Amino acid sequence: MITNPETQPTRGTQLSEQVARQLTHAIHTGDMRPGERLPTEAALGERYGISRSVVREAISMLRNAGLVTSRRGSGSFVAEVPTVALRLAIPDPSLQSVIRLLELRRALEVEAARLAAQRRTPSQLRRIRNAMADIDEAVEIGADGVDQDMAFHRAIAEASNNTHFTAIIDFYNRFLHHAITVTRTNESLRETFMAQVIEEHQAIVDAIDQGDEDAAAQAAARHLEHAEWRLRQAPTDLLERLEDTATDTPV
Amino acid sequence: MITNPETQPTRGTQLSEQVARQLTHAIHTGDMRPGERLPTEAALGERYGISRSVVREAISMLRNAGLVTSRRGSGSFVAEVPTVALRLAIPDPSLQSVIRLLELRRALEVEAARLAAQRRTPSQLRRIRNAMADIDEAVEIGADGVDQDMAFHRAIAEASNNTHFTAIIDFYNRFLHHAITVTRTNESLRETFMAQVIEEHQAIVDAIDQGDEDAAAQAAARHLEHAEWRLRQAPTDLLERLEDTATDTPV
DNA sequence: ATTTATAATGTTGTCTGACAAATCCATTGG
DNA sequence: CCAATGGATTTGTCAGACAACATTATAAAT
Repeated sequence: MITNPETQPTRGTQLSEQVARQLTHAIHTGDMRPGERLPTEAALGERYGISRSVVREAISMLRNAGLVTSRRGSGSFVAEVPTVALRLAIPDPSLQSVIRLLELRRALEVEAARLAAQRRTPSQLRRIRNAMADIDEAVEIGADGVDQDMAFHRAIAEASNNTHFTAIIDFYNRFLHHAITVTRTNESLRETFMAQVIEEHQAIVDAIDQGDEDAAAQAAARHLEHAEWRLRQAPTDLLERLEDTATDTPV
Repeated sequence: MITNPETQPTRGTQLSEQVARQLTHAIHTGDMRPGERLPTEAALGERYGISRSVVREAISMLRNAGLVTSRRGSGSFVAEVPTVALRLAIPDPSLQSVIRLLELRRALEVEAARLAAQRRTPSQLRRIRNAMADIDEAVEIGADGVDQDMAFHRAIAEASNNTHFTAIIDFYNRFLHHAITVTRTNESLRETFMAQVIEEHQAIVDAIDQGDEDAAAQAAARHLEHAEWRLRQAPTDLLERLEDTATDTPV
């Protein structure tokens, strides 16, 4: 029932999608500021010449994308920290997929280590050191130390002082947890592996400590190259078990 | 109007959200398999004892989460490749934020160039070359060539044959568009800048062509370092215009 | 009998109108 | 000045209808 050609949404297949795009654009460009209230559903319907159903569907998309929040009786508001949803395929747990994730991890963590060497604050450096000590502690009492390992790498990402790195690394860590566990629970190779890992970690931390960005990046790159090698060394039966425990990861 | 206590959705504030959770669970547990058709909206409304509006809103959530796709006249289907949504904060358009994005870009594109040098297929290499030619063409007719530039970098990411890279690069490209445009529309520096850019691009492509992964990574790193430098060289009035559109909301 | 056109049916997208539930606001009363 | 209360506003849900498109069954033609 498009009655207002002036503000008619741009062509597209789905009406609600067109409206959602327009509103999204208004938020992205700062035309509507965080915390600000959106026009009422009725008003938006009037403006675009569409029914309230379509407006609701459009707002539902924005809500789902984390751009707005709605409060019954009050209205819909631009989120205080607007987010966009980056839709990514769920990695299947095959060895191939895990290696693709390691490639991404290498890209991010090498650069994160470089930035950390440049910018880490004293307290961030302290936290990195503590995380490294936690790994040793966990290994000594017989645990696999995977959680501590991930916390260590996260501490480095935090020291990069660039939230993009931490956000993406957090996201992918969920899918890597199991893979790392596999390489650690390999009894025969465990001791030599752990010794390698600890030494590689130490090299990264030293470089960050000294503010040597190239050395930090190089140490991180070496660590992740070796991580891939260690994963490939894991016996085939363990890798198959990797396939069995498919993602029970929630959205 | 919950009439069927047997299948009553679990407790929660929003009816549609409860239904969405149930359906999501059914998909995750493999109760509904990829490609399978969901029950019709009317049937779902019947099953849960809710109106079609609520069912539609619930399905809208799943659609937005990438779990299902809907075809008018046909039905809604479980997506072939289920996705998860990574929600990231929207970068504000300040110079500082743009530089943070460039840092992320550097991390990804350096590694993407390395992988592309290892794995690019002949057709992928051809596409990269075409994209590079498109930039020249656009510049010659007086356009800024920003879109073509981004397409060029995307072609390289594709040649890495790792979908994680393309997905993330696509995501942040949206926010870099304006910043790149600023550095390009600077009349006084434009010619020298474009000459630099073209030369840097050529170096990347040559390395990828020859399969020299280290050279490709190095060329990409240099390109992005220079990109940051060029951005900083942009006259202050242009940069301020970049800052002006920023949210000055205190958070 | 096979293929092609046509009709019937089913499904999602959109419109309209109504009411419930929660919130907001202004007036009133102390 | 403050609190309570009532009305107005706004989102959430319900209900029914039609439009647009897809699928399937039926009929027609060669």
